[in-house]
Amino acid sequence: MPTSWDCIVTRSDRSSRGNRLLEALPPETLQTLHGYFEPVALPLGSTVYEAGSETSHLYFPTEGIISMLEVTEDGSTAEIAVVGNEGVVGISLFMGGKTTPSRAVVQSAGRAERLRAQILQREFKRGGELQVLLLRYTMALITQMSQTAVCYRHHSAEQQLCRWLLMSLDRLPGDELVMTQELIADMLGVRRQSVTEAASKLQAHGLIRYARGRITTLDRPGLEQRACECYAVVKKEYERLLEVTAARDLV
Amino acid sequence: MPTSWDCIVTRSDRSSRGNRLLEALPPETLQTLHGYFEPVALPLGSTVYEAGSETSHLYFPTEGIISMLEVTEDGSTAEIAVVGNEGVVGISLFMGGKTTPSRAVVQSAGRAERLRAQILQREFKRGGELQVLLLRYTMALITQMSQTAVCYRHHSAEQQLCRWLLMSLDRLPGDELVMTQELIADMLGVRRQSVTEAASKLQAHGLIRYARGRITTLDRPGLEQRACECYAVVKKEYERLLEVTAARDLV
DNA sequence: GCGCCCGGGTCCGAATTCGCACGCTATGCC
DNA sequence: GGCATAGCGTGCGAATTCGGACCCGGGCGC
Repeated sequence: MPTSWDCIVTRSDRSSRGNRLLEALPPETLQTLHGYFEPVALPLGSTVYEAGSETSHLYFPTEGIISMLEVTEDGSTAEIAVVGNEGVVGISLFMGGKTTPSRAVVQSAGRAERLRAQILQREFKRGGELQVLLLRYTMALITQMSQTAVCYRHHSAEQQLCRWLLMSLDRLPGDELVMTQELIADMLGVRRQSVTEAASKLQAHGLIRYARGRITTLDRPGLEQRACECYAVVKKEYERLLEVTAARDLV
Repeated sequence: MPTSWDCIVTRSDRSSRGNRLLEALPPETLQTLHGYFEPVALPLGSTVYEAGSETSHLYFPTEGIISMLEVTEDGSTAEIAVVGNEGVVGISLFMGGKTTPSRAVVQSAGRAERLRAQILQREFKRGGELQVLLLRYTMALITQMSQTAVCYRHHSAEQQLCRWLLMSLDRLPGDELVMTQELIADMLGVRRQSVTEAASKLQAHGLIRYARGRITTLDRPGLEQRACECYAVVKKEYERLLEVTAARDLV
């Protein structure tokens, strides 16, 4: 049986960046889960969870981004939350209810450590640090969803694009993201042309540069200024709720 | 010490309708909380929680409706969830984080049983039925918020008004609700004129009748038909998640 | 009985977004 | 090297919503 330190070293070797939620756990807790993690790839565009389907695993991203999408009857979509290596996908597996009516899609390729629901549930029910951490994370997620809702109601497509870019950049290394305008449109629930228009304006102002599915950030502070307050509100709440733990450096 | 049955009888005497979340608890659990409940009035328009403020109590409505509102920098509002006697306000007190960035306002006058956070936390941490129930309820709330977000993105003001009316009616006795169009506009995050326009159309079609802040439902199935799917999706999910318990008769 | 004010109806132009369609171009594949 | 296609630009008209303003009518308080 390896020591918990060995465990951490092993995990660190496996991916350049770890999952901050897991890293925030006390070593003893992590130890009880050790051996049950299963590294998986998150290929771009793949579906982690289909809406309403039962799933058996939770996904702790270590790299890349997973989007939680809500789909309407007529096929329109809207992103209600994003999850990077600061979080976990599959909260219904410890919250109860087993399924969620939303879809989880890989928005930016990466990897995740996945864990069988039963394993996590067993530890969750013991009521220790893991439970506290996951519930706080869920609260942060709720904040993100709420803020997204008002944002959809009151802010312009350009403001929302800025917010979305910033949220994505926070969860990726570097200042570039690979994403076509069409996919961004699906995330924001608008037409591709609206994204094109907003993006051209940002490019004209020297905030970003893009070409054929690659977007490069040139002026981050400028983006933050053009974004609605929703970005800052959510980020601040993530820091507040997870500051002592995983999100300390979610800057 | 009264028996648990006494306890229930006492509580039933106090309000014509109880809180279904509490009623779904096993008598032993309710017994441990007995004596800590405090009946409070929910006067129309009063604020239960201010956004971002710390609070010490959870509110289990027995009558009336509480709206969770998100407020933007410029003062615009949008309702992200409603809570009636099937739920509880103040989930951050057991989820962790203490405060929420949303505001809770009494949308329809009524009453609630309130409980000090510490009392509930103590029982919550024991990990029994109470915890399971509250977490499932939180999942249902998340569904409502997610669906509200897409609804804001993709559905018309009229569809949203129908959805809102139906959700309110589900949480009230009778077929009438006291609410000015201006307040409905605040809830839906639209202008008063948009509500007026949609409401006149509904009235012209004989679905509702209204005058000076009183709205009467004349044709409920008609409203359901005109509403977007969001109403049904959320309701179904509430039933699924809470069916064995409180929401059995949330019809 | 009088006047105030709340709740609601209506008209206006402007802005935004929508849906659709067509055109351009660089990348990648054969 | 040629060609298909993904990614983006652009130009419509239509629909919706916005913001502001003004009006009316009925209930309430004085």
